[in-house]
Amino acid sequence: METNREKMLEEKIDFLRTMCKLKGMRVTPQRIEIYKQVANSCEHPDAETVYEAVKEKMPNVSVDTVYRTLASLEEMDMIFRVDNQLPKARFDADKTPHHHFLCVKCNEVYDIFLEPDEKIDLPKNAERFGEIKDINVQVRGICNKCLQEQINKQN
Amino acid sequence: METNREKMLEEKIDFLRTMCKLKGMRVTPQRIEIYKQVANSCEHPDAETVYEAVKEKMPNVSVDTVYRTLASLEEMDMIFRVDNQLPKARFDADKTPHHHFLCVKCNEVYDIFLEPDEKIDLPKNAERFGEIKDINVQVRGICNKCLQEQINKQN
DNA sequence: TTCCTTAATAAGAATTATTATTAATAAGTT
DNA sequence: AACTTATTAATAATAATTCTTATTAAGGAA
Repeated sequence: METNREKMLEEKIDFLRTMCKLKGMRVTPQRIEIYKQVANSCEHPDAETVYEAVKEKMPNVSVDTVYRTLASLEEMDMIFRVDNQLPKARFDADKTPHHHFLCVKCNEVYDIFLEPDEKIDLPKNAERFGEIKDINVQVRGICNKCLQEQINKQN
Repeated sequence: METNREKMLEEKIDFLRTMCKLKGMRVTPQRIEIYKQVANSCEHPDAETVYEAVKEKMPNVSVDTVYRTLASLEEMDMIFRVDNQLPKARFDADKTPHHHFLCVKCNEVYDIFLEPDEKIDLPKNAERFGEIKDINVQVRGICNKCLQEQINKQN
């Protein structure tokens, strides 16, 4: 079981290898492992979370390597940062277009995928400001989990 | 001249006074000055910028006061943080609904105001995740200023 | 007005998140 | 197998923010 997911992950890593070669970057086990952690998580992990996870497999990986590698993966468009209002950067390897629900209570980030027919249109004035790379809708609110906790507290 | 803008600022500060009283918070000169700086700027200043500006008028204001006050102003919905991908929080006092163009080169934040008739609709699935407070469209790209600089460099 | 309570402040230390420095290591090429 | 140099680990440094504590001053009560 989970073979499908594992296969997809392997494909992604193959793509990373290709991209690295293309850009003259070396394929190091650290780079692969760090990418794996982001690609295999749905939780938009921050650098420290990635570091802790990688350390399980590579006990003497350094924090710096994680930060540096996350930055290089971002530069090669393999991962990107999720906009948020916190001091911690959070990363996402899912390149399929989607948006985010940010919980203002627990800071959890949820993926919002669009329906097949759906399309969010740009603000008309957006183009005035320069060359657009991408558009991201951030929906902020209180997530169901936190709403439930609020209710529980009241009793 | 500028009387109109000054008048509007005074109105905003009156509203701040009212809100403070309502919430049992004291109206201190620091709080007013810090709010003034954010409310009177179009540049989505970060905490340090606010600190430097306030220091002009109140030379021994502390950094901590600025951070603490910005947080309390945010909590009372007088200002809010602009989502971004940088370690620095940036603040905005403009409560009229608008979106942001973030330059990936210079990190400048531009306001995108909607046309009178325009309306950005929520992703259909957004409501599944919880109670929505607000929606913000982040358009990322390279701003005109940076595009121009790129062109200049090529010559 | 003066006194009193306590929220808010200044100063500076402490934390947290991230980045830089440097010597050693190891990809990938020759 | 040797070589070049990007990448790494270790650790120091920096940047952004938050905490601690003693002091001050808002705003209500006397």
